[in-house]
Amino acid sequence: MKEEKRQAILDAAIKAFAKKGYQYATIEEIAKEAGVAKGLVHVYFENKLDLLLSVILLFIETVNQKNRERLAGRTDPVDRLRGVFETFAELLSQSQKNLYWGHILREGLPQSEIMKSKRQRQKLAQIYQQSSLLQETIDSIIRDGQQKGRIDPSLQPQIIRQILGGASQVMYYGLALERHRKQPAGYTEQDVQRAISFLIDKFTCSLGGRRTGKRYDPRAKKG
Amino acid sequence: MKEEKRQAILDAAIKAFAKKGYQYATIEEIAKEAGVAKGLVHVYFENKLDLLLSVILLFIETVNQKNRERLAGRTDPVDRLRGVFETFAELLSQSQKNLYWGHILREGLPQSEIMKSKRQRQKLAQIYQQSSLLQETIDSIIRDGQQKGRIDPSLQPQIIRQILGGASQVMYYGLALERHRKQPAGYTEQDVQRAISFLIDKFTCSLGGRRTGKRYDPRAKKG
Amino acid sequence: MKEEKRQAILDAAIKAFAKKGYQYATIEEIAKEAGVAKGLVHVYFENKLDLLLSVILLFIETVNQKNRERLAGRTDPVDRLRGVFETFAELLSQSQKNLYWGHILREGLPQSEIMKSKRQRQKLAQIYQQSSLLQETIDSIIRDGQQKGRIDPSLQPQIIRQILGGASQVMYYGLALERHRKQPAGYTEQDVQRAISFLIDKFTCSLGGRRTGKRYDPRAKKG
Amino acid sequence: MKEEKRQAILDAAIKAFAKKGYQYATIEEIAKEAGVAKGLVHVYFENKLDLLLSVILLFIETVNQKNRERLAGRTDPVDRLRGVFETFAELLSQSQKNLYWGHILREGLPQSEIMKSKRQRQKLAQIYQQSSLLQETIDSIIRDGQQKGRIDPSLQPQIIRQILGGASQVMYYGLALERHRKQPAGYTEQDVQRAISFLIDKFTCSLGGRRTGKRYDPRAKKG
DNA sequence: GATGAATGAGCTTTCATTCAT
DNA sequence: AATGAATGAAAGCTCATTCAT
Repeated sequence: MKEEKRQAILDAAIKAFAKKGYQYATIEEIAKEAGVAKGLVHVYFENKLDLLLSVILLFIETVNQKNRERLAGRTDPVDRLRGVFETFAELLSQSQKNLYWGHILREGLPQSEIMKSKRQRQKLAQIYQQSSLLQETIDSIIRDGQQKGRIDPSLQPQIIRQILGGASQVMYYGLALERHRKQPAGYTEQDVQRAISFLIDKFTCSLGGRRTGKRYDPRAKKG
Repeated sequence: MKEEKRQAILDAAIKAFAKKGYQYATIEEIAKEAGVAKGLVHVYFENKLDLLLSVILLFIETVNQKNRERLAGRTDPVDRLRGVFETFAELLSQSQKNLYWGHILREGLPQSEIMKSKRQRQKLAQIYQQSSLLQETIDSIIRDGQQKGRIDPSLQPQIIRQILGGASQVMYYGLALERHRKQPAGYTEQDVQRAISFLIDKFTCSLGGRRTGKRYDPRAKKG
Repeated sequence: MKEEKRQAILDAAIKAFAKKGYQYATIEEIAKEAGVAKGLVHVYFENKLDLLLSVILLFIETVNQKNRERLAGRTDPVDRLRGVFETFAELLSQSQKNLYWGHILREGLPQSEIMKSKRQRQKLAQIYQQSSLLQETIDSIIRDGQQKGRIDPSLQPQIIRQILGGASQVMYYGLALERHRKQPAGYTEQDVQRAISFLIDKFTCSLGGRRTGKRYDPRAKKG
Repeated sequence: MKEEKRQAILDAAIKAFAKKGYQYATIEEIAKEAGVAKGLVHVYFENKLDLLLSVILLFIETVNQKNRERLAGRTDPVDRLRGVFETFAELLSQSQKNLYWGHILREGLPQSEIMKSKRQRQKLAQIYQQSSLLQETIDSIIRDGQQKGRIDPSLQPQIIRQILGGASQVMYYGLALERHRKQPAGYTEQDVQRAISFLIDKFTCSLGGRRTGKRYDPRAKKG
């Protein structure tokens, strides 16, 4: 019972934050959407910001968890890279609700100075930790792929990660806008998955040969 | 004098919206940053939302204007496509200030139901019009390139636009975070430009041959 | 508890609007007078204007209700006409608070263009409806009295209504000023009641004879 | 030239105060209506309140001046009493503008605590002085008439003044509403003048006999 | 655990007033 | 004398948060 209410509030918060943006979403409407009294929100969550942090943390933890499961048996770097984006696709396609997440993540976190309590700063640290984990998961796959000659070595791993991540994010965001604000995207979920697959192909080297093009130099001085 | 103050307010708003997000920025701090009194903000801008819309509109109009100039003499579709992203690069590199724009655009517009006045809805309509113009500029270049066999026909123009746009957006956003919130991006502006160039290459067909791969069918039913 | 606070706010608003005028009264002082926090005013009333409309509506509804009760058993038009002004006298004499009402009604409604919300326009419509009801109650009594030869037919009903209403309003207003701003009126509540009674006498025809003086012609063209 | 601008501002203020109420009328719209710059209003008038006081003072002074002229040759109290209300009728009928005055006077003065400067308190004192003069003019006519057996002695002079004044005020206010807010009054200016005349008749005693009815006792204790 | 009435800090916005020109 | 850009106090209003029940 207790856990159900907490989950209902969290779900309602995801929806509200996505639809109106964090600041314009009100505790009152979240409570109403969740079917509980206003005061109960503050029983389960320290404050409104805690609710936002919880929503974001839940998403990244879920992604990391699903990635662990999915990548478990895979060894080929390209195969593993596909796996990561399959996780995104699966999560975001699973339900209307999950598509909201893209919206919320896009808005980003408020400045960390706002965090007043210790518990809050801890939760923020967890988010950064899980984010780094996700980034490092992807970057290490790419790095490994480049070393093994499976992935194009001419771009830095973090750049490739941003390209793949940014492209998916924007495409899924377009789909979310289509559903929540009736702005036609001009493409479907299948188109998005095909596009990601296409992009990964472009970064992939045929199994046989080793690319010889100019390679980015990881030891070069960073700007 | 008059125009200077208006510009100072606009600049301060760009900075504040980027740093804190639209919702968290207050009129008071925008005024302070601009070095004017709180009330003057409302002399030049109807209200806070008007300020946001003005910032966004100014950016897209600037982009479209610069595109018109840059694309004037170019005929090759790939050349023209590069031109569009050179415009982004030029704008966002020009000054610290411009990088803020990426931040603001990323946050997106608040729900249009908030728009109360007629003037506000008109400004929003202008934004949509300029956005459509930008989208159509890019899409038509890609469409043209696909017809002329210069650009890979296996993805829809709007998908290619989202990939290129999303990737740039996210990469520039990373740079902005690095400067404004001290979160290391791990790459430089030159890396971003190189990456975009690399991506466009991937969508380009060599001048000689015509690709024969499976083509997306523009007549197929859209989801 | 809930209803008590609402009533306390309403009472405080009546007092504040009467003492300072609607425009000068502030939500803060109304809240302080009611012994509640500023925010609670907005829990029970949409906004300041809603508070004014609620005060006015309550008064007219009370008048109409009391009239219904008082006029129930009366048939003679003059008797009924006296009844209406007895209602005013009773209400305004009942308590210090009620005398405020005269003050507020005198100030009148602000321009209706100010009404933003639907709820507000509905409340305004209710006020007009109840006002019309009160006017029509009086006018029909006078019209009936004129037909039955009990009331002087040489003035239009609406003119007689304005004379009796205007005279009472101004006299009671004088009393209110005496109490709230220490401006001596020079007469008492009893004087007012005697004066109204005197006036009604002047409009009354003796039961025996029928007046033969010139009559206003209801069919004549109105300016 | 100087005096013309001052008058234009005053006229614009009368219109604005009447249409929107003192607080909701803005200096900006008054200036625009007068065809001058915002700053000039404060050259001719100390502040907004000074503008209101000036408008009110001008009206009462005008009334008193016109009364002096009109009553100069009249000796019969009833004739003199009619004269006073002819002055009102003349003034308010003269122009659309003058009808606004009724609106403004009805709203009344703000609490005197608001008056900050000495000049302001002086102007307020002038208003009270002119008001008293007007009241005393009327009261003394009635008192004289009662002593001479020309006016019904059963009501106090101040009560009769309130009745006549209140009735006119409300009737003219009804006409103003008809013109400015399109609320039908149901009567014309001629009806109002006829009604006042009718009322004065009712308070008049035939020249021949002396009324013998109960008389109010001016020595009785006031409430 | 659950409620929702009550609080009050903090925001946007208005506009009388000032003052450099 | 006349302007209108600039100021900032003061108001209405919102809503996260608290707490008695």
